[in-house]
Amino acid sequence: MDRRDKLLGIYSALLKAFGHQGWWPASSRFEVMVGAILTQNTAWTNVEKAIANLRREGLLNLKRFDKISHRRLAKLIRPAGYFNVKAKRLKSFIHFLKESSRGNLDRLFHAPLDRLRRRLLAVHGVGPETADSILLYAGGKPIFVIDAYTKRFLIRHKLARGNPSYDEMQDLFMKSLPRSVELFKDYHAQIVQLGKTYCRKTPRCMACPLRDFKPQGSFSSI
DNA sequence: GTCCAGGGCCTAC
DNA sequence: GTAGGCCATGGA
Repeated sequence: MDRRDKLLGIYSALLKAFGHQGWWPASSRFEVMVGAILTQNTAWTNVEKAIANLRREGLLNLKRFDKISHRRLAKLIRPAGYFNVKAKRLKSFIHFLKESSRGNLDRLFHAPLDRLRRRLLAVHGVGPETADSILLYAGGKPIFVIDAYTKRFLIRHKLARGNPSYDEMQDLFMKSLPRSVELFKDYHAQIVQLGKTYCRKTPRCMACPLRDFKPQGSFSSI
């Protein structure tokens, strides 16, 4: 079984077990981008509380978000943790949106993928995972998101070993899978669901939808 | 009380 | 280029 078949087989098994995940859970592209920064190293349940605060205050749009003070923003996003760090990062991101496209998201995402990714990575507080989450889930760009769940998944299923870099892991998916935005979106969401449900505390659980994919087969080097 | 969550920045070496 | 410290809340 080559890597493409194994990855597609795993996706098929996850989809059957969990159903479509419908990611990203947000009502606008702006909310996706705010959520992508708020969820850095943070449980999504805590991000939801912060998003709810911002929504209640009518701040989930660029114009109103831009006017809020650091102090008030930090207070509203407090449940998401690292609130001082994230308030600063959100402000930097809003500044980027204004400077790059005057807040016009259609114009922002009209840019070529590689160029836009480089510009996002230049924003303070936007690293590879956050940039790719924004590109895929807000921009509808075909790029695969790598996170801590994905890294554990790849190592556990012998698709990677050692300490693979972000780019290596991303290449592994993108060079093997069809270039489909919907597949990339749902595959990442399925991996997170798998990690939350089975693979963190009970890696050998016989109810795991991937039990038939475990250690069998040869190692696929990156 | 301890551990961890849908990271990224900064500094030291 | 990479290892380690730092940022912080809330649920298990």
